[in-house]
Amino acid sequence: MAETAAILHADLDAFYASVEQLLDPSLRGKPIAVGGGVVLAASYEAKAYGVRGGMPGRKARELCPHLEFVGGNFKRYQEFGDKAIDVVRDFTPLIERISIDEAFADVSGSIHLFGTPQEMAEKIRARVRDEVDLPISVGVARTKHLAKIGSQVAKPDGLVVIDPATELEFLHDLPVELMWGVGPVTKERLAESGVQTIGQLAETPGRSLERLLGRAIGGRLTALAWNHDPRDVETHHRARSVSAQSALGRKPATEEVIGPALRHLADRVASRMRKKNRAGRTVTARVRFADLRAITRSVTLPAPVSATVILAEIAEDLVATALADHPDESEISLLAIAVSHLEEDAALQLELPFELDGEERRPGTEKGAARWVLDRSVDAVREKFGRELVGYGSVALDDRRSVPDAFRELAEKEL
DNA sequence: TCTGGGGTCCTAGGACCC
DNA sequence: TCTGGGGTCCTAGGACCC
Repeated sequence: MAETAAILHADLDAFYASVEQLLDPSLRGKPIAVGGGVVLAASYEAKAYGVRGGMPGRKARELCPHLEFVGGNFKRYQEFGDKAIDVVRDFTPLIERISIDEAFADVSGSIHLFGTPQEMAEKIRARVRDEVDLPISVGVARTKHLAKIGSQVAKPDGLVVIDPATELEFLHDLPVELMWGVGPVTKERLAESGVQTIGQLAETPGRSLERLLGRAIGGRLTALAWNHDPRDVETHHRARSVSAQSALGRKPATEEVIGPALRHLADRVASRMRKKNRAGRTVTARVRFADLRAITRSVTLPAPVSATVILAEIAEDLVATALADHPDESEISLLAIAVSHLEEDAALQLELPFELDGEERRPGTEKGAARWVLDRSVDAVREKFGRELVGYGSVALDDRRSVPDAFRELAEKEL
């Protein structure tokens, strides 16, 4: 019998909300939302009212007047997510963790040990239910893309196994927005061409799809619509960028607002890089204005950086450039710093001086080296005594919009 | 009545090189 | 006799994902 790949996609249901209902039995069966200003997760009881993740809290309350906002057990989310994924790991080491609550597994090589993919999926669901006490949905198919669609269709708390013999029949009846890579904009563009199902997309000539959506996306969607998904389960890949952002509400675009916020963001990004001995050559700053339009300014340096103060200074220059290009904007609502072009060895940054905006900076000089050494010693003290003890001025990001660091860490990817 | 935070990938235009 | 062609890198913006 021919070897057919068996990919499994496991996805915890309404994850943060389910953990809250697990921790507090009085919340079970009730519409709840994790978050505040914005809904991070909604229980199925809340989803029945139309409440969705990413929705403003105010709107969620309008849709569901009895909605209860809870949350804050961020450490527990990480713990339960890990426990559930570890159950999957018992069936194969070939695991690709997508996020805190979701993973792909290639179980092709585990069949002789644990039975058919369907039996493995059933065991996984039962064990997560028994041992972690959380609902998890699983999709099983020949490719990652189809397995993921399977788990979406299976929700809540279900299992969908897609037989390779009938996979296109299954796929082609489904709406295009279930495909990976089709969001609101692409969905709308397709709808304008009369394409609503994956089957209709499959029958659309590749050429017109590429004209409509661009070369890469058009080509990829055609392939996925025929279930040609070349992607393997990747057990570990390195991050290509590191970033941090902070929503500010509505603040005047002044040095008193911008300076401290950028130093705080630079500290988050740079200390994460140093922890993993990485540094990056491209620094990007993002400014969002009061009306939510956002712009970015970036610079690529001749040598990588990971020193907090240097990163902060570069970001301040970039934000100044961005604001100078928009002199009519007097209020900002978000600042962000990203570093990309990541390289392996942070010590590299000591080697070269470089210029920015005609003004020379010298990370390679004694001053640059001193900053790097200072950062390293701050890192070491924090390692020992905790992050709060040594701060680059712990910034008053006291806004209700600002989110606890413990939550931020849930979203961080391995560098 | 304006929505958090951390990521990936793609596109288009321009600079620069051969 | 107004102009070829390919490649790489950088910048800015945008769509999308969890």
